[in-house]
Amino acid sequence: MAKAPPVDKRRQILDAAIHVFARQGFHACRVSDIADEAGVAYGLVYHYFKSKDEVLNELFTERWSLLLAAIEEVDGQAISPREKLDAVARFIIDSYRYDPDLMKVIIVEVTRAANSFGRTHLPEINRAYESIAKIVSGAQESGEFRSDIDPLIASMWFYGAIEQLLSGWVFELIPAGDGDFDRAREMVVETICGGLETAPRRS
Amino acid sequence: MAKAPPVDKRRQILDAAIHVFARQGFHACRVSDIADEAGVAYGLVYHYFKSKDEVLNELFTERWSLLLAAIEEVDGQAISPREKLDAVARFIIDSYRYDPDLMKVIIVEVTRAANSFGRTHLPEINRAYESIAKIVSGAQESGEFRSDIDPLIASMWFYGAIEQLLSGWVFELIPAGDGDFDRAREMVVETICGGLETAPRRS
Amino acid sequence: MAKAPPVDKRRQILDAAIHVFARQGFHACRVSDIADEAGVAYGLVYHYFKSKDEVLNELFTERWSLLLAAIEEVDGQAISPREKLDAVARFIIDSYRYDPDLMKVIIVEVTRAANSFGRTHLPEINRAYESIAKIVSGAQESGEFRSDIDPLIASMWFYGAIEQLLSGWVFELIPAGDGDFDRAREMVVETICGGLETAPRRS
Amino acid sequence: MAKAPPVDKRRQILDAAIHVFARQGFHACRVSDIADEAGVAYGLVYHYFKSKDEVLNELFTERWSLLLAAIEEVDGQAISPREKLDAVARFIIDSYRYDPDLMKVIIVEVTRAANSFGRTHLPEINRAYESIAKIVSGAQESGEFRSDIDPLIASMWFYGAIEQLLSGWVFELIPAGDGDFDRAREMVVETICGGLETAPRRS
DNA sequence: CATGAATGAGACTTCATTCAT
DNA sequence: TATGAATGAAGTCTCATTCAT
Repeated sequence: MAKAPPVDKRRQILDAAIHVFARQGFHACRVSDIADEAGVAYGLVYHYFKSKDEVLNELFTERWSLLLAAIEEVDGQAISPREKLDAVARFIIDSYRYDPDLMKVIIVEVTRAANSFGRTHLPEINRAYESIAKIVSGAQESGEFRSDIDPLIASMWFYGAIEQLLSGWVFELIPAGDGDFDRAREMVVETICGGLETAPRRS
Repeated sequence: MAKAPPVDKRRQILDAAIHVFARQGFHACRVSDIADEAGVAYGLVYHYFKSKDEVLNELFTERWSLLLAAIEEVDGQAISPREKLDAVARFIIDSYRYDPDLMKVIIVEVTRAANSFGRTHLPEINRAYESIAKIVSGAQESGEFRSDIDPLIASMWFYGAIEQLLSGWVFELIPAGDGDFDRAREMVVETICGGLETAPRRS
Repeated sequence: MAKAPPVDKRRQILDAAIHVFARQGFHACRVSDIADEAGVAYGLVYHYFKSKDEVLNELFTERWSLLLAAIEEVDGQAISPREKLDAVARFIIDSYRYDPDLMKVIIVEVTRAANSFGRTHLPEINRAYESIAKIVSGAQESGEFRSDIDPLIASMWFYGAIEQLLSGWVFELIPAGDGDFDRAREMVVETICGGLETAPRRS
Repeated sequence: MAKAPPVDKRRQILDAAIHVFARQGFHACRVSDIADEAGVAYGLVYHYFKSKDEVLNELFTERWSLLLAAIEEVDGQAISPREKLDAVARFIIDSYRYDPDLMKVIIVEVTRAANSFGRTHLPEINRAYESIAKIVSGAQESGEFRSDIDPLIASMWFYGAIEQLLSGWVFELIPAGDGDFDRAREMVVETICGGLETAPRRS
């Protein structure tokens, strides 16, 4: 007899949580909503996670560490600062395209939830700012970016601009058609780098 | 005997709410915390406001309408787009300098709380984006800003960059000394406008 | 119009708790059982008490402090050791006659619940032992009681014997008719003092 | 290869339960705590026992039947009542010396837990009282003990006094050094018998 | 206006027990 | 035998809101 298909209930719960958190918000949803969505018993959530909070923490950490790794990997490549920032923007935007609900949860419930999870994960969030700032300061040292702008603040604008884009898509304030993602990325990179680069780009 | 000085209890409650919301967050605080801070019985909160939500709504609306008015007033002035945006940034940043707790509450609990109050006040928030976008599209029509960038998106970046600054100050990620506010404002205007303006500014 | 009769809801809840704890036991009853018995809303229990535990603590402390005061008062009187112990026994047994449920709760749920509330209230429980021990050691110094028995241990036996009586009544292992209480008291005092006194009392 | 030494998992679980119950209390511990202490999966507890309750029942019955047998065996011997009671006290106290945790569990969780297991095992507990009472009434019939004290009540005091001693040791209210056990036994027998015997003991 | 006692729905969490492997 | 994933009933506690005074 064939073995029963292996189902990772833990994964099932995490995936269900993504959708429930995205739909109802972390505070407004009940643990039973997650269990129902996952098709498992109430208590199983607590078998795998210590609390409702931990489910969200796990979701955030899982994804955010990928982002951190991606930024650092990009910074290691031998490409121009503008290309680096473009790659970072692409990674974030692609994350959203690939799993909009997850990114919505991360942004809405963690990154922008400054009084709750945002505070908890401030160090990790900060690390992303700093990694991007490292790209900027590298570019300043090489003379490609102007030096009179604080790299950390520039980094926060850059990330903030992308987050703003994602928020716009999430709440359907701006169009999210097929070409819109690439166009938006080009725009944000163009505008921010345009403001940061030393030499005029347009004749 | 002289009458006791008239105290506006309603105002007292609103002011207390600002500090309590800023300190503990809207969800984490209780109505009685607000009343305690205001030095009144918590039943009185319900005399002046229909619900806890309404207290925050009032706080937001009160302040946000000032912002909307300010942006529109600025746009009516006969100054350059860059000066307009600078004035808008100045107004927001000054609001923070004048009452950091109130701005913290508005940003953290409303503007960025996309699943709760942010959704409720989306129209008003959106109106600010649109008013700023109007400045941008005006500049595009007059040829001062490049036309290949969507005004609404540019507006969201601009506002988002300022919000990011405020967040940075709120969470002490970036310095908030005396000169920092002005310098930051100049930087954000310089950078964003630098990316938006048509002609190279630096020889 | 006549004023509504003043009802002390806090007292009502405590009294209800006595009966519910006595009937079902502390662990086996729910807070809602107490509220139902008291005829008040669920939440009112938490208006007056921080937790279910605190209800029992209050019940215990309230009564136990009376016991402590009584023992100390008795020790101050100018009567024989035997009369002192008799008075202590009488106080405890009368407490049971006056409110058997309360004494049942105190004994079953606190005094003998060594792994939970007993441990919490160990200091107070101990203080009763020590106060009784003081009577014993006083009698030893005056030569009325033999000196080769540790006063604290003697005190624990004395109290233990009475507690055993109460347990017997609570669980209907021994008869609890009208004269039984006095007879039992006489017996316990007679037996314990008989074992403690120096001179043979019977010719 | 030699076979692994046969381990009686059932025994292992029982022994683990003794320590866990003693340390945390029956209610405060989880089945998994027992399993962890025993080094087995907690499903196995349910292989050997119908429920958590049954583990404690087993522990109690196992030991209590030894006590019952011992009392009855003692009563059959041709020795004085005082010697009989001394032997009973010795058996109980030795049980404590041999396995303090087990006796702690039996006393705290069963014998004194009047609203839970105490009620369940009331018949067996009672039987011990009655067996001791038989020693007392025998002594009354032979004229060695005074007849004006109810044998059952005397028995309860006797047992209660010893239980009180054990409680004192368990909670470190009284010293538990090497000689303390024997001295305490002598004291309790001396005192109780002193109170029960007909003839004055000291000239 | 002002108070705070009173209400009660609803959330999270625990954990004994079952059961498929 | 042995495992531990899976179940779900049940309980405590919170707190926004109402209301009598």
